[in-house]
Amino acid sequence: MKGINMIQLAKELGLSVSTVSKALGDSYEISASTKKRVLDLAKQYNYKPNPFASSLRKKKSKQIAVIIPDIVNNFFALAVDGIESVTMNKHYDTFIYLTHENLEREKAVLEHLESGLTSGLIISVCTGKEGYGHFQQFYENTKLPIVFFDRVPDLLQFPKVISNNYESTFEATLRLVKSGVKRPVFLATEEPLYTSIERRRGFQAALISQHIPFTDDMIVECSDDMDKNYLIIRKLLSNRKRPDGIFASIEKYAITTYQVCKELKINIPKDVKIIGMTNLRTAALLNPSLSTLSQPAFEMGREAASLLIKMIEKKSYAAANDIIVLNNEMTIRESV
Amino acid sequence: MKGINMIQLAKELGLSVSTVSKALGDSYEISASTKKRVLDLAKQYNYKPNPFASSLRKKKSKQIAVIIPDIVNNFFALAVDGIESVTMNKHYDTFIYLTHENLEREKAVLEHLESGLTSGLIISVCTGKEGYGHFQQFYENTKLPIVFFDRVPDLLQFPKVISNNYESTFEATLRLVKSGVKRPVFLATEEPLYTSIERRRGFQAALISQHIPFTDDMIVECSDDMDKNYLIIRKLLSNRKRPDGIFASIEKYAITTYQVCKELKINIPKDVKIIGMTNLRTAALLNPSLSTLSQPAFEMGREAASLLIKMIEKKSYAAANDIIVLNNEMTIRESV
DNA sequence: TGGTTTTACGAAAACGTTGTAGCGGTGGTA
DNA sequence: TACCACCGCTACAACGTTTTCGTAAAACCA
Repeated sequence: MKGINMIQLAKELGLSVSTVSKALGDSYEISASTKKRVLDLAKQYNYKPNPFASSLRKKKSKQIAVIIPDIVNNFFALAVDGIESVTMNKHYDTFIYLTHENLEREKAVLEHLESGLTSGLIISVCTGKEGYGHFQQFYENTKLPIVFFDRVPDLLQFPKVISNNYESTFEATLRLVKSGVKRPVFLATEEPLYTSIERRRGFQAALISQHIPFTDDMIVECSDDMDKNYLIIRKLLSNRKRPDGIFASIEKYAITTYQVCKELKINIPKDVKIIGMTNLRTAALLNPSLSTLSQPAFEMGREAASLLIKMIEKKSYAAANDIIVLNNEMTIRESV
Repeated sequence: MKGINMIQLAKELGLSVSTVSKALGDSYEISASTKKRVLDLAKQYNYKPNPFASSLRKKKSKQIAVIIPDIVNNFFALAVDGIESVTMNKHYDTFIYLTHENLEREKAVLEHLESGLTSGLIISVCTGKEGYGHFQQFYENTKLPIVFFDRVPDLLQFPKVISNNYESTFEATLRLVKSGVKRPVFLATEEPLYTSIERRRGFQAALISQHIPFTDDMIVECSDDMDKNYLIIRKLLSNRKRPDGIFASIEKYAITTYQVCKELKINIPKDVKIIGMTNLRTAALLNPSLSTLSQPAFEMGREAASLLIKMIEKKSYAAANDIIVLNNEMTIRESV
């Protein structure tokens, strides 16, 4: 009995297919007694509606896509967790696509999804200089709702879920300076994502507020490539005039910095103080324990998914300009 | 021009819908010139076949489901990464479902997937005493291919991808003993998963091989609940006769052990030596650096996905008894 | 009683594909 | 010349739903 369908149900009940369909959909047109008969038999046969037929006919599905750069990263893992907690509840199915910071891959995924496979998208963009035309293009072609989170495109008018990068980086930098740092350095991503631009701004503003003259060499651009990255940071810390304070704007930079310090026998926090932007659960167990600015990743995922589903279900919902801002949390540990 | 379809394409080309369908499917029945005309127009209009119609008609989809207990865990994150690397290549779409060690949720997901939404499943089971009847049930109802990985059900005849838990735990335990451990303890999961049973076996066998008498209190059952877990480990290490060697059979137990040692000022590795089963990238940066037994998570995901797709595409492929075993990797650091 | 409304259901047409069966026309073979 | 194979294409019937429209019968109202 591999998959019974409505037609067979209808036949056995002596009803028409439309009646069965309506009964299962709990339509007002159907009497309570008939509904019960239908539901009972459906349950008895373990009837499951065919999602393809349903989606085809209704021209929409209960499926969404999540497009992120990486999953082996606590931040994104937590965000996916948050997203899934919502979609599960609302009985949506969640596709996952990983771009690995590859713009071509990101474009390919979007292109693929123009088929209408999903009813909405949750995206954290990958780094890249080429702008965000493909998102605009996708939207024009499909008119499907999109919610961006964390790494959001700065220009496009789409709903977004972000965290208070500017303010929290400001505070973190302040904290570094107040604990004695004279030559702070901001480890930045190669490609200027909006997210990191905000963090840079916060960094600079904090310096200015403390009357520390900002110079260009206080921003060090790192690389997505772990090896290159290592060299960059190693060079930075080998320098005679090396920084005495580091703000690592993403997780892996903090980790690499720790590695390099360990190798060069640079003492944290005596020689250099560090605050890292990360959701690492092991931050407290590092040697020394790492001070962190952590993002509310789970909540960001949750908010993004809630918003998306709202947009999907209420066509009227004009959320194009919605920006939800959540707060990062600073935890000062031994590294400062 | 929101989604052109075959009918419109056919009309514009002066061809029948079937011809267009076959041309797009690169059927031998269609002449090269016609194919070209069709492909060109399809590209020009950015035609995307409707996946629902296609799946409905063909009675199969290019969609698979991944069901795992957790994503905020380096092992599973890496595994998903591996899976996605394959599905992306083969142009499959990947659904993700998180059970959070909740058996009811696991059952609900399976029940949901009986609709035939996906063409196959990749599963790592959640802990639970109730056995694995629901998987058997699912299979009987749908006959869909399933591949289990890492946490596999011990009895069921399904293809599996695992790592050499017995052998590698044997070696790790041996290493502990050889470095002077007299009273080793194995931190075990609450529910006896096959995976952890194998690890226990390896642990015991290693002790026996070294003529260390095995006693029941050498296995300490931890909890999935972080708080309870903390108490259990704290109690263990507060004991006058506390162990001088610990094998943490899963990631979070190792982390909690570190926390507790830090609090109780127990010196690692002098007072207690530790090896943890984990894929933590920060293991080397912990204080002291953690010796690990790490699983080839990415590769396991990759193997599982490859196997599943093979099963989906070649109906003949009788892989029911396939078991792929990959090797764990031991890295000894300061904690031993 | 005649008329209108409401209730509960059914017939049939979508939704966009794919696969089977069939059909003219051409070329080759006996 | 008759027969057959084959090429390149078309018609049409699925696949399993949902939704619109229609309609008997029952209920209501004056």
